[in-house]
Amino acid sequence: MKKKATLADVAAAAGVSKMTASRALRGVRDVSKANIARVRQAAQELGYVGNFLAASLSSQRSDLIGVVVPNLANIVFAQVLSGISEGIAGSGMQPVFGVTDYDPDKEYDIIRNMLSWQPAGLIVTGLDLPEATRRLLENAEIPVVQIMDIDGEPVDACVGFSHIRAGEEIAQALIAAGLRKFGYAGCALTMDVRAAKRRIGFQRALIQNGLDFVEEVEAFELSSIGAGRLLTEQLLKKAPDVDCIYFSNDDVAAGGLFYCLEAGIAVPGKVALAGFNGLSIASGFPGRIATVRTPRREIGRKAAEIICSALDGKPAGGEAIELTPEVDLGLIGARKG
Amino acid sequence: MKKKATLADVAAAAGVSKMTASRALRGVRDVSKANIARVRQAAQELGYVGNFLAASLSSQRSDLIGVVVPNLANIVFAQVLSGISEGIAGSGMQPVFGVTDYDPDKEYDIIRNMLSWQPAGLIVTGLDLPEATRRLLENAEIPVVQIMDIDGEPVDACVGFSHIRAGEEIAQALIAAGLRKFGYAGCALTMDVRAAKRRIGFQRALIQNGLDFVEEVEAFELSSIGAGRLLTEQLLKKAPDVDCIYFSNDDVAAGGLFYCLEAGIAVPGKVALAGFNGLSIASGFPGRIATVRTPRREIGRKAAEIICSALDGKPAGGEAIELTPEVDLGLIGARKG
DNA sequence: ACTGGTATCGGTACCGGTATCCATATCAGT
DNA sequence: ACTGATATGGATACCGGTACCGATACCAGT
Repeated sequence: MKKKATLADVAAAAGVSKMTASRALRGVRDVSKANIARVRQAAQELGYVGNFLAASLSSQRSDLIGVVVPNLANIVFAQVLSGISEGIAGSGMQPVFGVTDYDPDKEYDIIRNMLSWQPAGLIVTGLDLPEATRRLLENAEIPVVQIMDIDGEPVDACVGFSHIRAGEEIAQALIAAGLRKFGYAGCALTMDVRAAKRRIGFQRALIQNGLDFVEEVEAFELSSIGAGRLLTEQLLKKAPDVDCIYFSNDDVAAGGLFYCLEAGIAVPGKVALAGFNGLSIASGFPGRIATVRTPRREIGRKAAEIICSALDGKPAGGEAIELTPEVDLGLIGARKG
Repeated sequence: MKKKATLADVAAAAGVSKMTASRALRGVRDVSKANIARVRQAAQELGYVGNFLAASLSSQRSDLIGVVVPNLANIVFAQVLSGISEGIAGSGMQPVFGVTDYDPDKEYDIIRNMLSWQPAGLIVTGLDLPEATRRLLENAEIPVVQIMDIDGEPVDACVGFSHIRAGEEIAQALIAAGLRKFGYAGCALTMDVRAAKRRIGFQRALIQNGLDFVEEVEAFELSSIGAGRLLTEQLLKKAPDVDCIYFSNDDVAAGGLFYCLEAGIAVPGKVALAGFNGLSIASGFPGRIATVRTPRREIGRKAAEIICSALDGKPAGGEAIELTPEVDLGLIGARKG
């Protein structure tokens, strides 16, 4: 029955004006101790909750930070989110998440939707946005940070690393370790632009060394352990003599490892596996999978910090922050040695 | 410079009143084709985005559904979220996520925060809420669905399954398969109430059969593969003769499996492993881990549907929907014969 | 007693939309 | 030509807060 209590109700109950009640609850200057206590108490008794909508509409600002990621099934993004939480801790900001499922249309809708909440800033995954989406962000007039990638032109600021270079570097390392016959197994490369960039970098390094992929297999579903198993089986059937398989990420690589373990194929003795991301699943068999460890939490934190500092007047102005991932060959180093 | 276009700007540009513009953009009755086109065009040209805050404040309703989960690192909740997305598809609702990290205080804050957005409904993980949090939900006067669990008293409606019974059932099945010497390995049981409930159910079934855990080990960190490895090593050191280990979930169990594989312990030949959730990581080695497959996506979908239908006038009124998880013994059935 | 300063409060005008109700135009039917 | 129904547009009053500025009270200093 009692429809939700409003600030006016609280004020009335405390015997003060709306304004005083508002100030008391927000802890803003110029309210006597006595009134603060009275208002607090009244709010408590009425179960007053406040109305974010009215507050931000009126004050023309909000403490929301919109975060757009492609996918939550991949733990990588969960970790980015956790980094973001860290980065905004204490700033009073509140993150709001949106998931695009790698669908550009959905991405456009979600970003538009988020903008309609008048967020203070936006964190968006990826640099390669459709034109319309890009315009949306450009017109938003709020700080925008694009994360995970730096191979491209950000709308505003960006934090991430070069996937092309990451692919190149692990390829160089694997070649230096003596591997020569490379296969590739990837999932959903048309959707996952960044995985595609890594593949390109990897292949570029191969070619510079007079090599190339001996064989490639691809699945169109999203990456998963199961897909990794199947792809690996396919690849080894087509090209049994590869001595290294590069996977689009660690999930797929883990599937490959599991397949090899059950099939009795020594890893990395007979065939070396390389993935991407340094996921904990790969740590289930320490060192078996070569990987590139990426600073995900760091990226989230940095992105959040950029937004927060941009809000403190400092105009971000197209910062591009490059973090460096770290190649980890695991047991491969010891393979031939 | 041009500060963001408002509806008034669009209306002016289209040569109509604010109301007509509002109606045209929302596709509500009684606007001529000609004006709809004019308004649409004007909105397009001005890059008008709309203001969710003002709209919901004015109309006294919102299309937000708040979703509170404890953790995103555990894929289970990502899948619940994806089920929720399915469930609200086409209803025009929009989910907003909050993560509590299993912290009751944070949970309270997040729920309070969400309520201040005047959401149309709330989906909250778990039945066991602190008193203050519970009151918050009771006073909210919006549909609330608690998910994942049904062992307890919901504030409003709930969708899930009985963790106690899930524990009992897999225990019964394992006993029936001939296992007798059980060990337990779990993570963060004080935080993860539902894992604790499963343990209780499991133990209850053991006792009913004149058995009990031979040995238990626990870690206080959140569940992970790494923790599973260590716990398993510890447990097998303390009690080398267990023939079955029950883990708090599949992540931990997978760690156990990996440990055994590397230590050359046959699974499930020498020791059987049982977890919970039917996670894809366990499917990396099909059948090796006994598990209870839970309908996570289903839970999310159902919860979303309850909220949506509650909003269509149908007062939900304390529905408690029990879904049944499914015991999967994997290779254990074949173990002894 | 008068002035000026400080600490507290309240009144009013919004923020950007939407609900509601009223006004006007158009047209068929008699 | 007049009536009433139907279709369409606009005016006004909010929704629940906050910014801004002015009002009041009280006290010290001269």
